[in-house]
Amino acid sequence: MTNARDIDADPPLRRDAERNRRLILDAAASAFAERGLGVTMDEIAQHAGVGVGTVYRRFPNKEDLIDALFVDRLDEVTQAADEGLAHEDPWDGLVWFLERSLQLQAQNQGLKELVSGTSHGRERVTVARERLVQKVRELVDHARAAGTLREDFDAFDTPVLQTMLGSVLDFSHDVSPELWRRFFAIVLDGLRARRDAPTPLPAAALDEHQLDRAMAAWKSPRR
Amino acid sequence: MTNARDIDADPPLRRDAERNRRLILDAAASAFAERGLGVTMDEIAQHAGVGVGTVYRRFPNKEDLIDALFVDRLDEVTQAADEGLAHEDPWDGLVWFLERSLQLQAQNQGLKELVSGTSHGRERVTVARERLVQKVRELVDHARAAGTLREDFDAFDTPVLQTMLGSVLDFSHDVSPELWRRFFAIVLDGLRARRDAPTPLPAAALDEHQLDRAMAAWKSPRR
DNA sequence: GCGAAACGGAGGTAGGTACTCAACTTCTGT
DNA sequence: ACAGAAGTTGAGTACCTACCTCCGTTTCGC
Repeated sequence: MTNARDIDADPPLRRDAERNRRLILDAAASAFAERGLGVTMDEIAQHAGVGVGTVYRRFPNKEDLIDALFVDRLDEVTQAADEGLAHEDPWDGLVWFLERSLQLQAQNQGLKELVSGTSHGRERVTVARERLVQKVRELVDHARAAGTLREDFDAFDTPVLQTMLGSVLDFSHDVSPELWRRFFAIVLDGLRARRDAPTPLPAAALDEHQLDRAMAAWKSPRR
Repeated sequence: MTNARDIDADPPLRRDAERNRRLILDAAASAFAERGLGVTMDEIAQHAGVGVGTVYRRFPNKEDLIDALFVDRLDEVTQAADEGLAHEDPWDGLVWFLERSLQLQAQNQGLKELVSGTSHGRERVTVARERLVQKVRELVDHARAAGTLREDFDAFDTPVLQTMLGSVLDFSHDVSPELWRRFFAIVLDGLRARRDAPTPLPAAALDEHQLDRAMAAWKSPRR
């Protein structure tokens, strides 16, 4: 007799199909990471070395593919929040989280787009995002209660902060991938309740050539 | 005898044409200001109450229209830099400029897109932008030399700073148009060489509802 | 009242992308 | 060995968006 689980479970994939599924997942992961959620399904198929039709056989649409790929990535960010929450000093915990989160987003353009509100992704991604937001609020509230974070900073300011630093990621990614650390350090100095002298900046400023390149590549959003 | 100027000068427009030219300029100015350079020529024509053909009769293409409209706006920003340069205290001058520049960009979405590097606009706009960049460098160098601006801040960091704060403008414009002032204040605290306690934040944080709306509307750039 | 200038706006053109489908290929259990 | 189910393919479809053109019609100025 077959039980409920056997009925629900899809039959195993044929060997070639399983291999292609992996190729697609790998290609999609690296394409989304490098160039964001805007990559076309055709590009993903080409990278995977299969036809577009094959991609659509496995993943009915693009959102489903994103969903399958990014739940784990978002969980990594949530885990960073948990690690931050576990720190003894709440300020250190907040900084730990912000830095790790930004670093993950710097490594993964698609994750960045997902974290900062773009409506991409399906239910599982949305749920993961909400869990994250909750934890980040705790993190901020603790740091403020401890008195290291300036008092007038609000938990609802954090997504704006992330968007703001995320734009530095976009701006300079191709030209100086670590530049965000400079501005993160500046912002942190601005977030501390008290401070005597600035914390040294961790990355080099852009030079003229890099700046030109970044500005030329920068496209503003909106409709 | 007709001199060189008469030969170069276009014959005056017919009365109706002149009237429409103004209608188009006005409609384009407010559309670009409110919704950015992405507005379509058809929208502009409709706002002006004329046909698209009429717009194209006066302005051969969209770039020319942008050019005609934005040279003056960019000069306003440059003027703010000059005013900043005229301040007695170089730090106050820098803050004056940044605040005024951001404020102008907050009022004019199109200006914001033009200032932060998008390749829109033709030669006259490009020239105006370069003049501006030069002045901003002076401003930064003075403030650093005076010792109020942190030493490790570089003149080439300024466009990144503007992009960063510009993203706050994009993020919250529809929901809380003054929010940028909060983050501007935070960043300024991070830019000061020394400081005891945080400067009070000038705008309210977003509430949950506003944040949801902003996140939903936020689209990331890239291809 | 005539000719030149200006107008309007439907449609041409170009570019881009998610997704489909019918003909073909590969796998697997017997 | 082979049947037929499962899988593959990629040109094609459907759809969108936005700049710009064209030409029949209207308005202006002399």
